[in-house]
Amino acid sequence: MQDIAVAAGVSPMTVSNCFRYPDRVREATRLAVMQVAAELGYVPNMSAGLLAAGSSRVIGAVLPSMRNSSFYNYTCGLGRAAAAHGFELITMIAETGEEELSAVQTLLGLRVAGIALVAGEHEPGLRRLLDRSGTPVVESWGGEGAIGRGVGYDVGAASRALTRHLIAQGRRRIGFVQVAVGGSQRYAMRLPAFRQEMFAAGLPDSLVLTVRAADGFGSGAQILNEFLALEPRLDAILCPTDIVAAGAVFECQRRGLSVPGDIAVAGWGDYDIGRQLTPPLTTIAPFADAIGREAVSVLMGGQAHDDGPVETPFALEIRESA
Amino acid sequence: MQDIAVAAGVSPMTVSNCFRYPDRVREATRLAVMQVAAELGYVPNMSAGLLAAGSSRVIGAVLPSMRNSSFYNYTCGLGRAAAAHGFELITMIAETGEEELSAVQTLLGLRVAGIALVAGEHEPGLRRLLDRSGTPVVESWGGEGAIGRGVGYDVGAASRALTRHLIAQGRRRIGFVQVAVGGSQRYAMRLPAFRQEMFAAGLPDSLVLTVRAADGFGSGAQILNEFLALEPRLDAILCPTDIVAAGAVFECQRRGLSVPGDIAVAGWGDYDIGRQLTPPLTTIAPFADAIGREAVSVLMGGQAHDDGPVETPFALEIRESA
DNA sequence: CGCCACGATTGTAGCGCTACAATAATTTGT
DNA sequence: ACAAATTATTGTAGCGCTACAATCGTGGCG
Repeated sequence: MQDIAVAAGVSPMTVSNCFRYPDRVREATRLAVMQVAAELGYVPNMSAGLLAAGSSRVIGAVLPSMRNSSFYNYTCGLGRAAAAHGFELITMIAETGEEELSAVQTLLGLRVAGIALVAGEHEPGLRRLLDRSGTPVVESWGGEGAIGRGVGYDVGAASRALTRHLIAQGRRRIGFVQVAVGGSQRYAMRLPAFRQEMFAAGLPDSLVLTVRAADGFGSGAQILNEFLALEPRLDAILCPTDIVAAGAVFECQRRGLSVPGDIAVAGWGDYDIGRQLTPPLTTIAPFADAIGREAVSVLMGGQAHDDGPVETPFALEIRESA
Repeated sequence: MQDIAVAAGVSPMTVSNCFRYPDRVREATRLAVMQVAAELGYVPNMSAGLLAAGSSRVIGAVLPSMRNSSFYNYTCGLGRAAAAHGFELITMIAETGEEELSAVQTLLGLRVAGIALVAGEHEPGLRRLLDRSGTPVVESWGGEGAIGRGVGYDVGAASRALTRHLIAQGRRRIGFVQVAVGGSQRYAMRLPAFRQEMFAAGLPDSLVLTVRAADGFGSGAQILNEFLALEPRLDAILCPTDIVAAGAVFECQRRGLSVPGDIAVAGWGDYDIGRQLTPPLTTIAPFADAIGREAVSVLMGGQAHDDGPVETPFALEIRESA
């Protein structure tokens, strides 16, 4: 910075101001400084700046996986909203609770301005670490009891809407697929909501199977076969993700079963593949970009977690498969 | 840090050593310090550390997209290799050249120990910025003329192998799909390699179409229809990604065309969907995790870019579709 | 023409940590 | 048991930048 100051004939402080508070510097001076900086390939040392100022303009997001595209829209929402506030977004991939803890430690070490977590099974100690740090935190897809503030849509309502839709289509023997591990506490609401609607319609609500992984088409094939063994007259299944649903559709095709003729297949999450499949998947569209946007707005607002989770919208996307 | 030092009854320097060079501190002392640090929820301020030490233990990766899973293995390879060296990986998503430049600036501002780029169309000035900074850089999927050091597999050889395979299967009218924008300079080698093999076999090499996007199934459907209009006797197509290939397969099914009976469809990239499709896709498996690993090793090694790009292996994955 | 108000610019004093050399505490060898 | 060798620990002096208050310039107005 010193070099730039000398080369531009101003004080180091003016150079600093040019980068941090362009408004405080006269147009001509600023242009001259920026010109010199560009020529010398100068990039301000954020660490030093942060150390001096005590706050950075970076927010960090920890993502559980890149295995599928479900976090694409979320990340875009985060990124765009951050940019709108003049912040940069850095992301870290953490597939296990341990990795997540370590990622959060790195982010905390970087003294980012805020951290966006995704709901799931967190390491014990993560909450305390974050609370102690005083860094603003949101938990996307999180509900009550989220670390920091929760932001997400009403999974129970979505599950009810989807179940009601299947029932309205005349489906009677509906299989429900659960995911065994990970995922938000909030997703636990899917099953009770399903049961509630089935019960209300006087239908059997015990066709429930649990799948290990929600990504990878294999689960869908496996689940379909298990269901059919359990209840040959099965006429609909409700999958935890579009990926699993797609796997189930493929397996139906392999077995010569028509979708939705013989079996209705509903997905969850509005993945790209669900749109492109034949038939296109009926699914729940979570508007993940809205979650990202809201998450940033919570982080910026520095609101305490007093008002409960922020609700974002969702949509029941009715297509051909169910 | 001061607080920890006082609470643990040692000097601040010992606390620092506990975190940076655990070996330099006696086991008992270290444990005591860590205990106190954990209780107080202390996380070292990386910025300050970096400022003082001049080097961080974080490497940054800029990814062009999360739209599909093609960078999942790459990121895993990067992450694991970084962890093996005691480094953390942070990633930034940049979908345009501008965003990439800005991401690199942030990373440079963070003074990361190394930057991993993905080959593609870079903003002018990016190279100069990185050269000036002195930060180690690799360009994954990059070849000759990469920014920093290139790491990737031999795309030309892969294209030749795939083309030869199709020819050996008795295919004669093979359509080749190019991607219009983005992508590595290196991918430009796919077409000449295809032409070379077709020419050598005395086959027509002019069935070439260009597609705008390599992600999204829509492209595949569109391309298939265009090819069929151009050459009704088409018996094979060579797609730029498994996604496009999957789209083409779906379109074949819609049209009642058998794959591979009527038309062989080859993908590229060994995506999850290619494995799960009926029929499974013949494709090029790039071992992206190896690219990630090599990238980190180049970054750590601090090798100059004198020896040309680092070659990683690839495999011709022969499955049912072609 | 002098004085004031206001915006632009500039010193000063750290931010929290680590490299390095110096010092203290141990262990080892005889 | 004592010197020598080894290992543990500790001051000192910044790293590059920014908050803040103090200064400097410049035009407006009486």
